[in-house]
This record gives sequence, structure tokens and C-alpha cells, in this order.
Amino acid sequence: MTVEEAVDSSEWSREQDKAFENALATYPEDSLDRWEKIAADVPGKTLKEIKEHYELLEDDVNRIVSGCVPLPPYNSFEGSTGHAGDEGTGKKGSCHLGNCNNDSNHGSKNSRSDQERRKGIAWTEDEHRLFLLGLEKYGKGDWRSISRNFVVTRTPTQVASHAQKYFIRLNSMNKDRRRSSIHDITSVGNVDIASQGPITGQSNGAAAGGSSAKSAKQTSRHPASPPGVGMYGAPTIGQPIGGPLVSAVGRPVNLPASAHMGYGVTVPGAPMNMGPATYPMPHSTAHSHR
DNA sequence: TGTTGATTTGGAGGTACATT
DNA sequence: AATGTACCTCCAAATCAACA
Repeated sequence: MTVEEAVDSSEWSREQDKAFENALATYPEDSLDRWEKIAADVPGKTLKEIKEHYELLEDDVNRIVSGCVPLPPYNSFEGSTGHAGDEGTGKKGSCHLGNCNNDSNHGSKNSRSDQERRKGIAWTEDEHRLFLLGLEKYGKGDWRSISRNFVVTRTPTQVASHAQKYFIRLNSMNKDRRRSSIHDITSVGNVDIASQGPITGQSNGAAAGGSSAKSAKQTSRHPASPPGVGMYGAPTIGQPIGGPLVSAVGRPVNLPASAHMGYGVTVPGAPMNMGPATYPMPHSTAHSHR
């Protein structure tokens, strides 16, 4: 990834990176001496380095979002996967072009014999953070939107899978932690997204109860929330996005995107490549296909 | 060898389209 | 307008590969 490369080149340690993110979230864009403050929070980095790092991040996110970054040869993208199935435009018949790989295509276990099981491409920290941002904004369940607007390098299925493991990890966090893992990153800024609770009811009461899955699913699926209410966030995570989470990325994510970026950086979801328009909440797209 | 992470698969509910 | 059918999406579990 470009970001990683950049990070490597400038030798940003994990701690510095984290401090940087936290600082970005802590000091709003309009705060005085923002960069000085951020620099002060990031040990070993100068103001200039901080700014450069920010620009790199910004640029990277921009390119990802705008599709300028050649995606890795994810096999899952063959046939424009995730998005294919999801883009799910014309409902019927949208599948015969071979893109309905997603779920409805299972059925055949022979697929495995056809091609070796994919090794899988490890999630990068950047992807994970984007995932967290998306999770924060859309809440659990709307993997499609998260995939589309945040982790554009991953299909909805991959995002869901990642989320599954992520929440499992969270649940086991209290227990003896073994290895460090990318899932240990539970916040994008200074907000712990983990507080959203598990996605699967796997160990968390709410969803876990009995027919958890289905009931939980419904809550996360129906955007029946009134306008203004975080339609995904609120009911899904039981936590208003506009609340404390806001600071996660420095500002409410669903506000008209100013040049504010994820990790305090403009939310990737904000269509930077789509003009200055306000963020188009994918309400319709997210559920209209069903 | 055990743990972690990614992928695959199965099942189920909801929605949209087509037909009567 | 009501009913039926097909498709889409999600969750959860199983499986496999890589790593410490």
C-alpha cells in the first residue's frame, strides 16, 4: 500500500502512528495551532514530518476512494466481485454475468477443487482503520456501505468476515491476550469503537441470545430510523454516532465533508472524487436492492 | 503445536419483480 | 391488488493456511 510505503520511508513507528491518529482526532481541523499540538503529541516527529504524513495519508485515501489505486489482484475481485454482487443493480439477471459470486453463489463446493483455496491477503492497518471508520459511521451490518465507502479494497464479504473475527477478538480481549493482532486496534482516533459491542452474538448477551442472529440482523438492517438519526449507527450499535463517536475522526462523519480526513482525515466515505457535494448517504443503495 | 486470520459455505429473512 | 418467485444480503460456523 502506498501509505505503508510512505510510512516506512519516513519510519513511523506504530506508536507514533497511533499518537498521530489520536492527535488528529483530538485537535479539530479548526483548532488553533493544530499541527503544533499534534506534533507535540507525536514523539520524535517534527511539525514538518507530521504535515507530510498527513498529506500522504490524505493522498492515499483519496486515491483509494477515487479508484486510482490499482487494487491488488484480489481474486475476490474477479468479476468485480463484491461490488458486482452488491452493486446488485438490476436485481434479476444481474447475476448471469458471473458476478453473483457473493453469497448466493455458494452452492457448489467444487469451487474449491477448481482452484486452490485462496491464501488471503492480510488486512493492513490502514484497511483496518478504514474499517473502523466505516463501522463507526454505518454501524454493524452494513458491510456493503463500509466496503464501498471506506474499505474500498475489500468486498463486503471480506469486510463482514473481518468484522466477525474482529468482534470475536474483542470478546476475548478480556481474557488472556496472546499475540498482538491487528484487531487490537479498536479505535481510529480517540474513540473506542469496540464499545459498539460484538456483531455476532457470539458472546455478547444481546445478540447472543438464542436466535440472536436473526433478531440482531433485523435491527441492523432496517434503516427505519428517522431522518437525522444515524440510521445505521444508532440502532445497530446502540450508540448514537453523533455522540462521543464524533470525535473519532475529528468530526461527525456524516456531516458535509470538509477537507477533513479519516484518522482525523477526511472520511474516505466522503466522495472526494465526486465533487463538493455533501456526503451521499447510501441509504437507498444500501438497502434498495433487497 | 496452538493461535490467529482469511476464506468458504450453509441457512434464513427481506425485498423487488413478474404473473395472475 | 394479491400472490408467487427469484435474488440479495446477512450472520454464523467450518475450514484452511500462516505464524509465533
